[in-house]
Amino acid sequence: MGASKSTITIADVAKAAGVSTSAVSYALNGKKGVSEKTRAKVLSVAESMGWRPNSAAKSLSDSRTRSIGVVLLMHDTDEFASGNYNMECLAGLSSVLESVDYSITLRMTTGGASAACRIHRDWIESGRVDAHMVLGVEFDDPRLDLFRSHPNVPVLFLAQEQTTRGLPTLYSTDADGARTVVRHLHELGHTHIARVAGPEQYMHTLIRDSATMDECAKLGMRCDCLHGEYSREDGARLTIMFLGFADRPTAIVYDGDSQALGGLDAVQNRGLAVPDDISLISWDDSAACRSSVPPLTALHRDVRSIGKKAGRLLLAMIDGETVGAVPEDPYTLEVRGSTARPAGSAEPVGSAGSEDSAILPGA
Amino acid sequence: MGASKSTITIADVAKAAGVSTSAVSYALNGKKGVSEKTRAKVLSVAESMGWRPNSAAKSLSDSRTRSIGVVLLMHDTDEFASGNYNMECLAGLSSVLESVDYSITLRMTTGGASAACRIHRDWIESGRVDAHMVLGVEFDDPRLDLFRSHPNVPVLFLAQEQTTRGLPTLYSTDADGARTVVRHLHELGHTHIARVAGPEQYMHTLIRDSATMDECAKLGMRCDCLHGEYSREDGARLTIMFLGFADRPTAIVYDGDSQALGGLDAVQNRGLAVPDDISLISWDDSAACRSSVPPLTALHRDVRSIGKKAGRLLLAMIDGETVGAVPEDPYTLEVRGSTARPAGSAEPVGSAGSEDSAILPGA
DNA sequence: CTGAAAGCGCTTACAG
DNA sequence: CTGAAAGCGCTTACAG
Repeated sequence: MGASKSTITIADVAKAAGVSTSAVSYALNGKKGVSEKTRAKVLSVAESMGWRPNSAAKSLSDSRTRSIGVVLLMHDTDEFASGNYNMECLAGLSSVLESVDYSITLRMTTGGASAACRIHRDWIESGRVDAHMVLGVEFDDPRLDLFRSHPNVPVLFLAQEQTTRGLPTLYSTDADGARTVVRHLHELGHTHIARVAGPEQYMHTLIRDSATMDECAKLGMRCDCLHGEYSREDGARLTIMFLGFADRPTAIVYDGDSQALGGLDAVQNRGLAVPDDISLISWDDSAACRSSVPPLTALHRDVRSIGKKAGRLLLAMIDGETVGAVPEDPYTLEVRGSTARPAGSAEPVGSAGSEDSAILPGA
Repeated sequence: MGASKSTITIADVAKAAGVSTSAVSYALNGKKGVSEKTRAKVLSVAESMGWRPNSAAKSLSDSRTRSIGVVLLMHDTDEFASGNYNMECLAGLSSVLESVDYSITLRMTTGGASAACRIHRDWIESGRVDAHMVLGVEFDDPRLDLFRSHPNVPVLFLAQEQTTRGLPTLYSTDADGARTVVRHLHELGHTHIARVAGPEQYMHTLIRDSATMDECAKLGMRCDCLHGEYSREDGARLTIMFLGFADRPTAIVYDGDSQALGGLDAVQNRGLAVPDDISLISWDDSAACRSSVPPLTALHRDVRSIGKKAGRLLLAMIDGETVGAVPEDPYTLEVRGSTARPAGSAEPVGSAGSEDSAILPGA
């Protein structure tokens, strides 16, 4: 027979153990105030009765829900791009929360930032969660104002620090990533590269744009840049435009793996060889980048570990610590078979070769 | 100045409105027991004070957490396959819960079914959630026993009914799907087909296997079957084996889109044309199936709507209704450019052509 | 229709 | 060290 009768409370345990409920509470929570003998007695009785703390009661009395709230924005367009990112990020977060018995309170919406904002506001006002994590921040996002006006509510943004100024933020090091890519191509001897960028409505697109331009300028390189959606189609389309230039770039950098895969197809369908005729690099790494022919050199970041870091920061904030702007772990460049010296070039400038799959630290 | 001072309670509202807390409670919850005048007064006062119900207190007193628990199994192998499925499913679930102010309590684990089982048990014992949703059930899954021994706990399995016998289950109609595929090929005139199946450790693989065999037998068709992982590599590898057969099948059905894409590559790399030399069908539809050349005929199901249906069933169970085994919406066959009459065959048997992208109801 | 009161299950000062 | 008691914020019989 199981313990499925009715819920057993601390009072039941107290009665069975012949002590007061406060003694039971102290014993169960490992607090001082009970003798070791009593504590042992209580623990064994509670154990044998199958007692388990009622989460609602606990939340009410210590005003901790043991959950952190996250609302995901669903764009019905992208089938995996952000889906995978969110999934991995949640997995990392969950793994950290697990150890302290916290859960994720999840909500998904197709209503964009304003719908998400409404949910967060609701959670704040009802004390539904102990902390909030917000992703997918947009320009003029109402969630920024919401949390600015509730400075005591623990929240962590996963966004560019430029957009969340002043709010606790775990930011990606996109500028450093862009420079890493440019330097890699520079060391291989490229002097004219192109960038197939993501939509201009994202802050990170702008940041990558300007860091790329800046680094190229420093190194005396030319860089052309076109923007498009994160799709194979746009990757191919923009690649074809670049290939049509009278003065053709010798390397193309893509902001997303779908774009890069589309670009690879386009290049090869035109009878050009990668990396002999042209080098390709993908921002965002994925299994598809690894299994393409040739495998794509890609800027890689461990999204799950980002989720973990976010979890640690959130727990710290719940414990009263103050968090400012914290950088994610740097990107790493996974050098694979899609980058090489430009055709007809002299020896590479630096010492980096493209023979082996090596890992360069970002930044 | 906001309402961020200290939390305002029902007692504050009662005092401000000059009534008792019970009157406030009745008024706020739309229950009878207060005059319309009092109700209006209370509502406006509560509104102006910015009162919001405290979720923990509410949970404690009516023993409803307003959340349903789901724990996701993370296999660090598959990057998107199940990731997308889970994401879409959660999105559907979330959209249904939203309207009744329920949230998802989420946990992710890499510890497999047993780790998931521990979490569910914990939730049951602590009253952490009002209902449970379980996915990714395995053979001899401990979660089956857990919920069998807690018949009063609302739970819904998303699994094959064969494995959850007796437990509330939303099951996929894989057998019907398999038959739909076979009939489509039969109508086109195929008499010898092959099946690149998923791993034999999944119940749905076995179900698809046997339904395929059965339907083929009925229609006098021959079917060869090989099993492999859900990967492009295995899709290509098994396809090549089939192509090497002295008596080559004229159509191949893949259990997953990755396999199908890998198979498509393999076929084309060998100089064969799809669908002229061989027809290909993918179980599981995706953007990649739509953008391949030619686009793949695929068995499609709307995962988000599955999530919605699951949500509705779960809410019904929370309200005391009994749920048994319920079928998902049937698969639909999206006929695209990868299926056609076998080379050198006469007119198709049935009336189905492969010219246009039509939708056939599954089953 | 309305108010006073007990209860949900746990925590935490406060006196012995 | 230990017990009796109040409190967390809300709901719901129970008497007026």
